[in-house]
Amino acid sequence: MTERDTRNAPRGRLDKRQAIIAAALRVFAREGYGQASLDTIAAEAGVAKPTIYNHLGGKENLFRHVLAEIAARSNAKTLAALQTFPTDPHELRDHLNTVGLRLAECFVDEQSSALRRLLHAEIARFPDLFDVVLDSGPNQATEALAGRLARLANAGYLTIEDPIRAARQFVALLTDELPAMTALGTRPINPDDLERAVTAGVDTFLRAFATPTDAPAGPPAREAVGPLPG
Amino acid sequence: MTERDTRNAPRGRLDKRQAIIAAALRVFAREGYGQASLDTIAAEAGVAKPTIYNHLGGKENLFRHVLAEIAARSNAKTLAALQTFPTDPHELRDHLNTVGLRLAECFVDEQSSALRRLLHAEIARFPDLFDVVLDSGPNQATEALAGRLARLANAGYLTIEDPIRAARQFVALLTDELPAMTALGTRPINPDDLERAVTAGVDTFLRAFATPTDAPAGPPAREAVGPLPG
DNA sequence: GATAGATTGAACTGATCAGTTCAGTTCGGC
DNA sequence: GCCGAACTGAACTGATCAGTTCAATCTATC
Repeated sequence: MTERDTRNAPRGRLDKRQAIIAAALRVFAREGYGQASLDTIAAEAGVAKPTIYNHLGGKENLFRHVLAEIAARSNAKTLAALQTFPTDPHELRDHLNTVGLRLAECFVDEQSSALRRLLHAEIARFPDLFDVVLDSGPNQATEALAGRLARLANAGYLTIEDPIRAARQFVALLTDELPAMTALGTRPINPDDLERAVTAGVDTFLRAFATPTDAPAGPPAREAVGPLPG
Repeated sequence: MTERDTRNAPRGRLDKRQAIIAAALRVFAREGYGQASLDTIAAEAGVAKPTIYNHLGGKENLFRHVLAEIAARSNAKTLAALQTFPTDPHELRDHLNTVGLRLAECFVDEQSSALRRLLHAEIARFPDLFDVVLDSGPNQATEALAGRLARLANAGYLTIEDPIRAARQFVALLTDELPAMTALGTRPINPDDLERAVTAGVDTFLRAFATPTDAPAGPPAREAVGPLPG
């Protein structure tokens, strides 16, 4: 961490640990936990096998570190994408399409896809990892998204009783086509197709949750629990 | 445990193949492809290891047969569940809740969940299996569901431009909470929770796709809205 | 330039497992 | 009641791999 760059020396002792985790991430994602060999990981990290044991105990421990690492990274990306969520409901549909596209890009991201595959594959061997990843990722994102949706609902532009549920459904509608289109994240997706999938999701979301309004900023027509008293 | 007696009937040579596939399904689902051992499968099938090679070439071939088997079985269940889809729109919401519950039950079914986990786990090793399973399962179900939705749309009870998309979104809304609630299918789900998830999905689906009616609390008049397209 | 600690390569152990072989057993059909 | 095909059990091969050991080497720092 405090080392300086040693480009010329392949055996510099700088962040071996980072290199190991990065290589392990690639190899695990490519071959799965069971088939991934520590020799392969060591070779791909440009590191001797004992160094892996020095830095991270063994294969199992390495796997846990790798998953925690991807989960944290994916979560950060997703939360960053949510920063662009509209608070100004002007051109709400366009804004939702924009933020939806960013969320969908996070979803089809190579590392996110690898994380999902590894979780599915190894949940039988590592049952605890599921909750770890869930709490460090999707749950936080859903919370954040729910908060943004609730603001729009409070302002009368959406009609939402349960913001958490709406947030989950928003993501579900955005992403429901993506696994099939990307072969569970193993095939790149055409940007046009991604955008089409997103607008389809946003369209249905707005059908369900947009407050029917002919006048801008009109009060909710039905059973909204907005700030506006009936 | 699979045999009834070791002297009289254990070596019937008829359904060895079935026993092998059934055992392989359990073992693969439990341990994954890489960690599953042919010795374990043979033992659990009550069969000698060479018999596996006689009937089904090797581990890889066995795996393909197993996945095709689960996919076909899951698909049959799902299509059967769709048989209960309402054509009579009387009490549409209740009917959708009922059929939605059956679909969700198919989704959280132990074998369906195992199929999803195995697909995610092994798609890198068996890229072709994804399309096989997709075509033999979800795609057929989506087509069937889309047809049913289109009939309701034609009759004026739903407003749907793209029935395929609506069918996909229906399923997405029904199932979006289930992976988290069942830990990717490794934990049983409380039937009440399942029902709650389904009604939440149906609720949003109807918000998005139900044709707005003039009478707020009742279904459309029986004969008033015929098969006229909107 | 000397020292201490990190790193390396290479070899080794012990275990697991896919796939094969084969001599003997069992069963259905004739 | 016999024949041939399916099945069995057990042992074997060859390969892979996690984890360990150790002497030699590198690097930073003083």
